[in-house]
Amino acid sequence: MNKFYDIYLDLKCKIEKYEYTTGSLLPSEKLLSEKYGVSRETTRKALALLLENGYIQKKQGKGSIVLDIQRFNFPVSGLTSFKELQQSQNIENETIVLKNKREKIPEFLAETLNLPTNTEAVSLVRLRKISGEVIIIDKDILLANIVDAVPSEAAEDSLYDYLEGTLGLNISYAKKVFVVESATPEDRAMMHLPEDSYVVVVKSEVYLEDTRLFQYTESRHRLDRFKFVEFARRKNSLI
Amino acid sequence: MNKFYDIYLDLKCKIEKYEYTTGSLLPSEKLLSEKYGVSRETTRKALALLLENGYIQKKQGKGSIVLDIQRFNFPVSGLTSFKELQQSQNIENETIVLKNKREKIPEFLAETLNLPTNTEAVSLVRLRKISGEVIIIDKDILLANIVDAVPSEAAEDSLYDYLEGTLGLNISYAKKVFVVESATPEDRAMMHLPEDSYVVVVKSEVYLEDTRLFQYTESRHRLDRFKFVEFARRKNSLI
DNA sequence: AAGTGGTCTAGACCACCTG
DNA sequence: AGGTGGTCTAGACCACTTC
Repeated sequence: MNKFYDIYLDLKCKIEKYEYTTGSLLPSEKLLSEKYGVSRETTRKALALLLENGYIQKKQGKGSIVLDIQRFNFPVSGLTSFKELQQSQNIENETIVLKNKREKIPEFLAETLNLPTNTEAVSLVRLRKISGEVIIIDKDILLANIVDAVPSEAAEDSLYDYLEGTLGLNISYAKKVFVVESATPEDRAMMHLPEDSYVVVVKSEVYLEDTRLFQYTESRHRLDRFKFVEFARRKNSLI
Repeated sequence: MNKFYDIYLDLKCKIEKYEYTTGSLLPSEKLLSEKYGVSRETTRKALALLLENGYIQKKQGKGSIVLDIQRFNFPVSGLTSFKELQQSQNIENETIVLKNKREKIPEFLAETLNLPTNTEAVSLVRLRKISGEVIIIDKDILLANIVDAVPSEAAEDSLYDYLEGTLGLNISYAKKVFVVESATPEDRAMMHLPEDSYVVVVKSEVYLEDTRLFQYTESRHRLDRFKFVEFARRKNSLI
């Protein structure tokens, strides 16, 4: 659809296939523009995407250096779902839906998100298994004014495919907080944890394109299986 | 220096001061361009920064919606240092340098980073105190071919100020991995942890603008004081 | 239909790096 | 000096939203 995006995909693909070798320079912006038959600004938009996603490093006066993909190949950043995450790693996994019902939002949520206490929502609890073991408990609360109900197949398969594909929601951004908390009796039972154990909890508030909050999620992870990888660029300290 | 950056700062400032109220629309790109006396593309670069940092949400055909800053005010993402982090939160803190000496890099590092086993580096160990309690142990390994030595004042104050300011290094990007590990005897002693306890470990490989690896860091955090906040945008699923 | 943001262009000038 | 990326422009056309 977009020229710059197609160029991005083409270059990304070639870098992944090592057609452009690690440490070498991409062709100059001028050359790329001629090759793809676009203006330089369009080429630059494609390069900006490569930069942002850790494929290249640009240097003024020199060029665009190709980075080692191996080293940054699984950024779990962004708003990646469990489904996408597992697919990208080819691991056998299973989801068990423990709860899927409509009810009022819990009080702590009404407070932290400044919502009326009688707000209705779809409340989901799902166990995430990898190789037969429960590693994550996902607790989702989807505001009912946006999501009326979730078919159980969607909850088992991919919630986001349903929300974005079937319902046509434009999920746009989120605030995530990572903390470590004491395991609840439920955590201990479901993940077979001993007394006095802890879980990593990733709490997310998820917003739509029109800035409406529509989902609150707690992803409760077994400590020993938790891993979060991020590619980060140094922000200008003035920002 | 850059027009688009100045415009970004101006708009950011006004949003933070609620001169543009939450939920309202910014002036159109056309209007902003006229107001600042720049082309529309320049205005759009400023807006792209606001978007990326969670200040606005754009909608085609509609405009740029101002988001609630309160809700996203402390993104600890990017490559933020302990110093910057504490300053931004006005917390009394102290750094104790336990070790600052030149030596060969440890073997596990030589393996994972594919470096010769006799690579020389400056090895730092620092305790980070907040309100008198040790909350973080920072272990830094700075490759000696880039950083010859670190003055102890720099280690106590801000390592990054020294590296970027005094040495003029251009720190550019990093790969970070968050995991939870069993506390070592050293962790337990320094942070007064019981037997069988855990710490959150943030492992970073930090690279310069010319793509040279120059630093490996392990930031070992007390579980109960660890918190990581992130503003994340949904990546196009095609990426 | 009018206004908004999204994409793209062709060209300009500047800052930086390398011979 | 010549090539590279960084910034900026003035204008064009398109897609989407709202009236």
